[in-house]
Amino acid sequence: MGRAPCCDKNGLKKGPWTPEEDQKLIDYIQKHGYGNWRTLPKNAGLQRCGKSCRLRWTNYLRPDIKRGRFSFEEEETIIQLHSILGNKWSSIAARLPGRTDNEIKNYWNTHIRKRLLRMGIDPVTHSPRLDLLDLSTVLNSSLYNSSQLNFSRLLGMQHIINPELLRLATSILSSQTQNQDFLLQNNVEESQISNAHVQNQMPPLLQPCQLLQTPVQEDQARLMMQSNGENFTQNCPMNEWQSSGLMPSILTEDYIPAVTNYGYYGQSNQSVMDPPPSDDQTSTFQSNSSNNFSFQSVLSNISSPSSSPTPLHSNSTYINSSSTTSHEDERESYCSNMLNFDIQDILDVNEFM
DNA sequence: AAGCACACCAACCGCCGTAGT
DNA sequence: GACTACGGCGGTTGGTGTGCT
Repeated sequence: MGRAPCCDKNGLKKGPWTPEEDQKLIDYIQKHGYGNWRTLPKNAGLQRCGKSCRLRWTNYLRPDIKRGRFSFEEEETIIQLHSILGNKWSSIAARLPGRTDNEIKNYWNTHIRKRLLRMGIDPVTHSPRLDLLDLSTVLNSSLYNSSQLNFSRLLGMQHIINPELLRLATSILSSQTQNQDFLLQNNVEESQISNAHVQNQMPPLLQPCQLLQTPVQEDQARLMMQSNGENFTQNCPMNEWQSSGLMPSILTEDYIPAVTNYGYYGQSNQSVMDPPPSDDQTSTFQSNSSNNFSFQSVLSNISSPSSSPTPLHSNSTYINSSSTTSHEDERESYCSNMLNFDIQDILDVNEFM
């Protein structure tokens, strides 16, 4: 049974806030703090409902809000967290200091989601969109509709499916299941994460890539690298990367699999729920040179090189127009180039079949 | 210059969970 | 247990800005 909207009564004001209203709200909260949103507007002399006041404060007026465009690192964090948490915007926001759930939600819907779609990645599952393949009809039942792996079914199809494609499919299947397993675990332990976040500022977060770093995943990545090396180098703007100093480590000759690993995600050799290191590594970006590799990690390296420059925004100004566009294009360029070899390979294999 | 389409984002809406009675 | 009040969350909307034709 729903309740009547709180703004319906007494002709309370709706719509955009005026600077005067903002000031009233700020002044009141600075003096009395925020607590009872129901009575706050009346006490503050505002013709608004408490809900509207709370929203205005939490999404706009709060002093610790970081405004401006999202950095590479923030975007990467959002994508990785979304792959784990789904549309739990408040949970994601809790791990991005200074960002509100509303802001992240908007950014996801207007930027990231569209880009993932353009790249052929399902923004919900974070997997390559297998619906682009004929194979999808085979996989869908086990990928999305079954709680249990159906490897045998796949293996039974070896005679009709290209073995490499089959390998790729089972790899994705494997990572899907592991993500599901994690989600179950995460539901149980979500509150622990939140508590830790409150206590430690930086939460003992999980490394989503870690979840995918199975031998199968390594095989998958290696498979892609091997079978697409030629195509890959053709599609990638090597010169751009080299000249800009942003060339991902995977493209270097002496490639050592490296995962961009935010300190607060935890170390690769930790269990997923291990507490963060006690030193300040928890708040610094760092590379992990351990022998981990995953598809998402590759994307991470591409879209957000660990040596990426300082975010282009300041705290209080919003830089758009040309700078925004070039920044955006830059990101997409790296991502889509990386995806070129991947998706194209799938399509090529499919065509071959 | 005008009209249109699209992008962006602040704000709203409706539902849910929880605490209090 | 039923009901209510409240805070919070996620989805959606509508106003504004921007770019293109």
